[in-house]
Amino acid sequence: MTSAATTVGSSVYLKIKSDIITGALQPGKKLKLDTLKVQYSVSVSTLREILNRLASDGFVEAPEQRGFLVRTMSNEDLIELSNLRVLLECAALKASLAFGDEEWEGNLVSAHHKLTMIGKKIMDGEVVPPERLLNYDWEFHLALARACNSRHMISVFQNIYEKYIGYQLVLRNYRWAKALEEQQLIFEAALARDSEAAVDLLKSHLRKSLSFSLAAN
Amino acid sequence: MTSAATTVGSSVYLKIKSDIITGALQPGKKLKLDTLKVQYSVSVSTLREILNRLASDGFVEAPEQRGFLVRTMSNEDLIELSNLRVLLECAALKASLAFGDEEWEGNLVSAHHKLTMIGKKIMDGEVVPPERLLNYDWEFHLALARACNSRHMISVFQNIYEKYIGYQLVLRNYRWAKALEEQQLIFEAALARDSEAAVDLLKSHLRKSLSFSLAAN
DNA sequence: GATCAAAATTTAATCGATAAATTTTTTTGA
DNA sequence: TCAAAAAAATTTATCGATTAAATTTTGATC
Repeated sequence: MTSAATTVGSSVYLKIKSDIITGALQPGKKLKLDTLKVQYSVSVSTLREILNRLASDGFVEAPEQRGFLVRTMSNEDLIELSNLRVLLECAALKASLAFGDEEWEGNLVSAHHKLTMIGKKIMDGEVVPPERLLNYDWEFHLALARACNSRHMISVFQNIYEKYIGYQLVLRNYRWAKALEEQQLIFEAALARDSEAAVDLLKSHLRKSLSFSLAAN
Repeated sequence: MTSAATTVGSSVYLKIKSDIITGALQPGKKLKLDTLKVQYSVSVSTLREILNRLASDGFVEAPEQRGFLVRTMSNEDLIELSNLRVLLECAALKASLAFGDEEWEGNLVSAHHKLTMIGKKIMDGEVVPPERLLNYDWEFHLALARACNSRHMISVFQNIYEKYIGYQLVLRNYRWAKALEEQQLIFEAALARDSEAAVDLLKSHLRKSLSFSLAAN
């Protein structure tokens, strides 16, 4: 989900964005320039560039003349984001199944393997940071969508996914065991190129994930 | 499409964004800070905040360590954006037809009326700036989608729409007469709450619009 | 005349300072 | 005691300057 960055600006951008997604910076929290400046060792100007980017991304709210704050998320937001995920991911998956080549399948198998591995580790009682699990979750869902042949689609999808997942990380309550079972089924249907089944399974997976989050609240 | 702004930053943001969409700032053009600073009467810092926002919005490219340039658009991009419009707008329209109340219908009738009016003016040979026509086009499409009950959906849709329409403005070649006829049919089906017909007509409208733009290139 | 390296120039990234606005506190008058 | 107004303090928005990186030009060498 993250990548190397060469400038101060983009590395701190990734850090703050990650801190928002993981909940280290809590929803609604005022992002005072003087405080953050010290916290992230960066000047106000650079900080403001970063916060403006995050505002455009939808991770930060920026009411005119009164600075920045971490965006809050209602249940309504979560439902909307989930619906968008269903719409985008199902369309992308369908396209992937139609266009995907060996390269795509290879990447999907790899992503699925890593997800399964970390699932086993958790099952065995090993302590794994939730960010790691969710990162593999992201890689798996991206792998499914990847061959849709649309950069714009992937880009919108990633933004929606990140917002959605942030909410879950804040809740600190993810139904990983059930989720992994469902993802296993999606994986199998995808490899079998059974488009209808794969899409239905994905849809159901996303809907259950939403219900769980809403109930856990 | 635009709204009042109180700070220097957000008014210049709207101006530059509009200049990109209308093609006043041409695709691929290098956005040199010293030049723009003078052109828009604003300091480098504020300018950089603006360009960072536009980069996140996808209107500007920002390769690390080498400034900013107006994003270029290939036919491939146009196809992708059109496909996303179909996906998002059709889903939103369907939801609107299910949920929309009198308020929604009133707004839709108003938007349709304005679109028809300006169409007649053009038909009568009156000279109308293309931005005006396209602004009414936007209001009409927004009016269709508006009652989908999803701010996130509308926000994504608007971003995609703006990118798509920018391409058309650069082409300076819009098939307004045919488009208006199609929009009339969509409008009628929407008011009749004929979901299937309305969605089909919208889809066909968007596909024809794409074909035209690709052919005109 | 072409190629590479070094110097000069241009351009971008980062910084700290000032001006403008907002928020908080204090004061004043009913 | 409370509310409104004024003053102080905090915070944001904007600016110009400095530093660092990339690009272009120059000049030496083959």
